[in-house]
Amino acid sequence: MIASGRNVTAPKRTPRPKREEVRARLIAGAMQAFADKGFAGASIDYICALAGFSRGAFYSNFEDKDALFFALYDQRTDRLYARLARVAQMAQQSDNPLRLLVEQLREPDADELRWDILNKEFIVHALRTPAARDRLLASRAGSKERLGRILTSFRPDLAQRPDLLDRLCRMVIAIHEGELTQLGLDPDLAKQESLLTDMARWIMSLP
Amino acid sequence: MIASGRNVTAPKRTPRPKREEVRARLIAGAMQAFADKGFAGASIDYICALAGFSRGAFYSNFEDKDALFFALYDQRTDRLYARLARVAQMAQQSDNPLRLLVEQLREPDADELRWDILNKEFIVHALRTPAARDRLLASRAGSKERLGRILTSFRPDLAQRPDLLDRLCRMVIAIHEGELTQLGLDPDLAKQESLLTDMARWIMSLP
DNA sequence: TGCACTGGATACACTATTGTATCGAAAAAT
DNA sequence: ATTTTTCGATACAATAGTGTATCCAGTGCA
Repeated sequence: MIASGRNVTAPKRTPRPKREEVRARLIAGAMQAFADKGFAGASIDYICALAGFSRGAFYSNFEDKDALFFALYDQRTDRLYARLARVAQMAQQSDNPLRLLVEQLREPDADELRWDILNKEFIVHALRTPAARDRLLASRAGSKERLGRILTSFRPDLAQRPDLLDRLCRMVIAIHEGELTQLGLDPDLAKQESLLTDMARWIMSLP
Repeated sequence: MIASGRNVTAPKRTPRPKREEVRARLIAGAMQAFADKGFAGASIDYICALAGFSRGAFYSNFEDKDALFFALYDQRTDRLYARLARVAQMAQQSDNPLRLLVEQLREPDADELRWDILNKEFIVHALRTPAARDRLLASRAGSKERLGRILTSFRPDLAQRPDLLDRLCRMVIAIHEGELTQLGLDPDLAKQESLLTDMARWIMSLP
């Protein structure tokens, strides 16, 4: 509500944010909002308030809350894929790739824990929404395949045992997600070594 | 809306349900409602409709939705405890207690999967609500302890290694919950052997 | 400089949800 | 048999949330 005078050299008073930035900030707001209150509990108003925009901006960028939900999920999934790819790259060169993998996957910082809440929110949403379920399933299948490649990269014999490999991947994913649950509920556990290190030892010692 | 005639021997037309039954049916309705729509997504009206009661009955039995939430959780937790106790009892007598444990824990029927959705809903709720978090944590600590007793019952040497035992329990719980997630998302996996059987083999082969 | 367009802000109508106050029928007590 | 208590049903008021229509400030192009 500041009166707008003319100002030749000063920067623009209200530089309208780029469309991409609006979307990005809305997605960031949604991440916090969903983590705080859950999908149904986070009103569009609340999301917009966190992002610093009005509902008009929201409806101009997204069809509805579901669309924002998926945009958020896709963004995080892409980041996770990128991270996995980086880890795989490094693991190829490391002399202890397994340890590296575990260390990379273990990032129990605030953002990671908040994302884990959101991930569970997605899973629950997908468990009751067929369309979301298919989408999540495909995404997770991709993750599992990438993980499988990483595992075979330092235990090449697993390539000849696809069933075993599949089960190992499922176990790693289960333990990872389960440990995040436990970490979220009891932050003290962060002091301990990751459960995945035991899992890693076990994988390497498999006959 | 049937005209009420006099009927000497017929049972009462409108026998008011006992308080306990009202509570039980409301809890059952809540279980389905929360599984269907999530905690925030399930309105009190919806829950009452599923239970066959009005909102008046609800407010006469519970403080608010949170109270119903906890009542439901306590009920299921008690059942789980009872089941674990039964399994422990049987395991003592069986010659292959580990296998038995796994088979008992694996009940991927519709009710179990629906409960798993709800369990995740609880976890997410607890991750953002300190009071709920404490309550859930205490409950899970109890479960873990019971599981630990079961494990030591057929690997007594674990009693001398409490740290290892604790980690094993955490892994079993993580794998169990993680596998339920995977089963919910991809029902085909139910055909496969439980991941816990591998885990069980590993535990028995520990040095 | 002017003009059309993009897109975020605001206002509005409509619905859903919540909690409470009140009512009345069944149970229980005397 | 009559009174009292209990408790589910209904009505109501207040609030919150949704989606759409409209408005208007910036932006880019001529």
